[in-house]
Amino acid sequence: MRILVIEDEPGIARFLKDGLEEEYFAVDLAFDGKNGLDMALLNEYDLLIVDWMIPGISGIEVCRQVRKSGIDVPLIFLTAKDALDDIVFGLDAGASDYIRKPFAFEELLARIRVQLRRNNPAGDQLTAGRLSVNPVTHQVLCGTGEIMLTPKEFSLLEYLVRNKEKVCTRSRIIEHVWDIHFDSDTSVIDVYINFLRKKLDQAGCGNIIQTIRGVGYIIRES
Amino acid sequence: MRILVIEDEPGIARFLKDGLEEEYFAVDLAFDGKNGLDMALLNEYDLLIVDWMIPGISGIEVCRQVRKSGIDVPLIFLTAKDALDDIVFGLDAGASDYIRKPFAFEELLARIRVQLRRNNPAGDQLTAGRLSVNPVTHQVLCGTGEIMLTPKEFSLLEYLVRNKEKVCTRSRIIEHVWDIHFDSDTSVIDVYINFLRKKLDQAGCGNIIQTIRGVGYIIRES
DNA sequence: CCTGTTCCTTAAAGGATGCTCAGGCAAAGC
DNA sequence: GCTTTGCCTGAGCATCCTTTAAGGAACAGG
Repeated sequence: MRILVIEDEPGIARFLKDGLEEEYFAVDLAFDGKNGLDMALLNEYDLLIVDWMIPGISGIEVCRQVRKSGIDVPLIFLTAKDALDDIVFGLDAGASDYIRKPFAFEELLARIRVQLRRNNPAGDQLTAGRLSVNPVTHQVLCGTGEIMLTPKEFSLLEYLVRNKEKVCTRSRIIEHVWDIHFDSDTSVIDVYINFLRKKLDQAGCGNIIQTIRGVGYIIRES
Repeated sequence: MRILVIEDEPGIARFLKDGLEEEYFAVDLAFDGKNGLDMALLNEYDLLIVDWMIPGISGIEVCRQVRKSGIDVPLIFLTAKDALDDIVFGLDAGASDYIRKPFAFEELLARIRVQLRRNNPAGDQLTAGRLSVNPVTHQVLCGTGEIMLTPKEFSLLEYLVRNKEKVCTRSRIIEHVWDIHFDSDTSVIDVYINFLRKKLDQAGCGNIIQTIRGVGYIIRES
């Protein structure tokens, strides 16, 4: 899962990046509105976190531009305490949620999870067939048996399960899981798909990941 | 276990901090409502102790704001003798318990323990497999054999056992056990995990603490 | 049937992370 | 003051994770 944080205070930016990466998110930082907007339009994020008070283009303007471009990504904005007007304007401008500074990191995480499961009514627990993936505890179950995965393996599986029934192209996978934005001729994806298939097979969840030749991969329920 | 004390009288604040630290809690102090609220929202505490009469934002307001932010931390408030109204309003505002000044330190401790075991129906005794940890007497048993731990070792084990079956990230451990809030590249955690594992091994409780590479540690029942 | 492309599989190098040990420092107890 | 005890740091080492590279298999088009 890939998140863009637009925040000018280096301390908070760092804090967010470190904390989120510990939760296995791929995090990009932008330090002003112009850069942030460019990045949000150019790349495909799963979530935006935008500070309302940033130099250059304001947070609210970033939000409007993003929506105007038809991008329906969840957007959480950070606002100063008691800035009631901000909140109203913000939600009006198309933000999905807001959080007041200072905030508890746990609360932010909770709100992020709410947004990310917008298209996934089952709650935090992601499932696909017998497979069950928990992004909070980073546990993966096949039926009742636990499957041990490394961080990268987990990120990849999580992304595929979150987008189950949809084709995940190679370039999207490399962007969302590896946070690589330029074209590269690496074969990491193949290798990790192979790792995953092996471990899933061994646990009795074989043949869940299907190859779409020339495009990418897909996980289907059945 | 990490506690925030919001108390403006330096004498009482000092008294609380020293006494609680003697009991192996990690204690932060705030001397007015505004600071206290910020700290409570920004960090993740296991318990709040709030004086009702503090400069700036009142204790009751702190309580309300904390609850409004969706933080479900136990909150004990300190009130003057016979302030019956305070008590009613306080519990209404979301406080978990109260204690009248002046109070016996032992009583406060007892109430703290009640709150901390809220999510732990078995009472004070924390367990994980053959392991049993008593936060009151600071005794650790493996089966029937006692394990001698230093204060830091104990705090770490207590935190892990309290959160058994959950992944404890490095940053949460360093916050709750060491009370360090900024990122640091120390390896204290590794060292103390090592100490614990050695002692637990020797007592016959080996392999209880599992490493989650890149994230932290976890204690599991089995 | 041949050929080029795409994907799978494996092995091995390099890097990152965690473990272990020795030692210094500070506080507490004698 | 001296010893003991507990706390923390830093470096070397071991282990695991990640990535690259290369050969072979499967596939699609001519």
